[in-house]
Amino acid sequence: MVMEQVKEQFKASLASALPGQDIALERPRSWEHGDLAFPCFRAAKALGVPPPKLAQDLAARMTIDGGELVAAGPYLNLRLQPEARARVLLEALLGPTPFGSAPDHDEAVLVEYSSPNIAKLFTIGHLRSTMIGHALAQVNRYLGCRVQRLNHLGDWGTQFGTLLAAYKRWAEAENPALDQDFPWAEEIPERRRNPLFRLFQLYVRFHQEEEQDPAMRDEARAWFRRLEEGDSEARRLWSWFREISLAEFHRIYARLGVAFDALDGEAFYEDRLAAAVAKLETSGLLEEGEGGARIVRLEDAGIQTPCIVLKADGTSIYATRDLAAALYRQETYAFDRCLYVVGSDQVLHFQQLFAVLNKLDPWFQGRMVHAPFGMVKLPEGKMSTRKGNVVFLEDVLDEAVTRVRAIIEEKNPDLPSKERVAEQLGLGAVVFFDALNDRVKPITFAWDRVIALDGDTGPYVQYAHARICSVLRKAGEAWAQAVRLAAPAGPEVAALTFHLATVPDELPGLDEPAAQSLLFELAGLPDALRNAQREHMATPLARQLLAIAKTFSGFYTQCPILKPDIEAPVRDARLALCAATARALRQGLFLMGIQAPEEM
RNA sequence: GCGCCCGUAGCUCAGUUGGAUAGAGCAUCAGGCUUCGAACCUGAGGGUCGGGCGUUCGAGUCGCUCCGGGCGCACCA
Repeated sequence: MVMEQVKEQFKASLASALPGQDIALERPRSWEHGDLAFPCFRAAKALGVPPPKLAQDLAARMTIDGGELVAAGPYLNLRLQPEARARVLLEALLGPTPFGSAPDHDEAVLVEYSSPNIAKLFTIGHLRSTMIGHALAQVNRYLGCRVQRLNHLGDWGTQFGTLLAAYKRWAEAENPALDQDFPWAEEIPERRRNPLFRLFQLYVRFHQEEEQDPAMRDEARAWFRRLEEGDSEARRLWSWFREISLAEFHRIYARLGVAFDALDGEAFYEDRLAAAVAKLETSGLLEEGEGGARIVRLEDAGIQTPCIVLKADGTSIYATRDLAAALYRQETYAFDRCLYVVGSDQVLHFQQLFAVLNKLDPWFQGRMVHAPFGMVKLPEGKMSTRKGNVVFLEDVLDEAVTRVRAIIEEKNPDLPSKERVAEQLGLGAVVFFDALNDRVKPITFAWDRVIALDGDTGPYVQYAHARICSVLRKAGEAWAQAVRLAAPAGPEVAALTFHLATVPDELPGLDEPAAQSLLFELAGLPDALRNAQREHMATPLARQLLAIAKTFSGFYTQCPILKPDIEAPVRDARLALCAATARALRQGLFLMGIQAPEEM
């Protein structure tokens, strides 16, 4: 990438001017300072001169092709000439190599995300793991990693005891096929009248009644035990409940454009549990805990609560399955990094899990990463599937789409394929909102914020993209083609393939501050991608896309492109900048799992 | 009680390995479409970055401490 070459040249030049000094460059806050900055504080201190003096000396002594070096107080800024800056960036953005991507470097990354529990409906909370994980998988791929997307389905565990017990109690006699509403069903919307919702109702009812009758808990436990011991009736029902759930999950994943390379849920590891436990036993890590459970003590790792590997009744627990899964993945994928995109309420669990693995095999040290995210709360308090006070994901998506539909009718009633665009914008709003803020911060759900359509939102970025497409269409087929895809895109690819576009030989008309600041924001995209990878969240990417879209809007209002008095070379240079911006926005949104329509 | 996370404008939040005058959006107020899409743009007001001490040439960012909030703390996931 050409911008990298400029950076390397600057770095090398500084290194020879300041032998032995650590050369750390940074990206200035504002484009007016320049493209790259060298803060002189540290080197100046080492050399015993005031930082501003050093900056001036360096500015006088060094030269960089196509740019000037300016001392601004304690900073030495590299500022490219406006035309050189435009050329460097436009060639990188319109060239064949995806902008800001990295060549394959053979690093194997596993991302475990979404991982819904069978027999539960997707709530707004599930969107977090699903879309953060999707974006992480996409960004890591874009940056050259070999990524495996893992969905650790919650298809095993005591909850199945609950489900089996509830089914036997209330459904088997009255509604064995779960094909009609239960007598106790309240008025529910048509599209929720499916078997999965009825399973969900059974689950909720069991937990409600269990509070009055604690003996029911033993009933559920007994059923899980039967399941784990291979009881044929328990197995048959389990498998059926799982199918019902998966059918619904796949429908939602298709809507969100999310896919996985493996759906090995907890049940998949069932026949590996014994081996995992045996391995712990041989390593001498297992001890007898209070009440007869088999545990691993972790005080020496700074964790006071031991990890329970087998419950007192001998059955497995989620830690057992996570241990078996980690060992399986070690063998199967030989990964460099394994990211768990799981809620922050499980930090202790992952600390324990990683600590046990490190004791078992130092190979795991540093490879296991929990990327926790803040839980979604309601204004009234915590969401609880068991208690039934939840916001369902599809209700949010549908409401967002409905709101978009109304705005389309108001502002652009002649738009072709309205329904498809409404879907893309509605989902864009919800998904972008989720990525906008720091992963670890809890979110208090508020309709107005989640499905907002103006301000710092997905549709704002999508609008900038659509406006550019509109200009390019008017500029002619060749330009319109420059932002269209030459190959189909889907959840299986990370880098979009655009039709060929060429940068004009001359680039006048990009000297205005509005154009230069847009170029500067575009130049920030590679850093944003690397930050997203390093911090395991899409937030830096979302923020940078917003900055690009915002700066583009300024450019658009201040720099006419197709007006009659605009000369051809100026027009073409500006069109090239438009095309470059549209590509950056479309690619960036795509990595986040958001589509960018050409019209809206 | 112990552990982890968080505290930045009225509200919701950004703030890159510690670096230039702490930035957005919403809300409020004042402007801008016979001209490339106004789902937009320009401007204004609004801050002792929870309090204090410390490390540093330099702290919203690192350390200690206090206050306030969230989550977790042995057989749920």
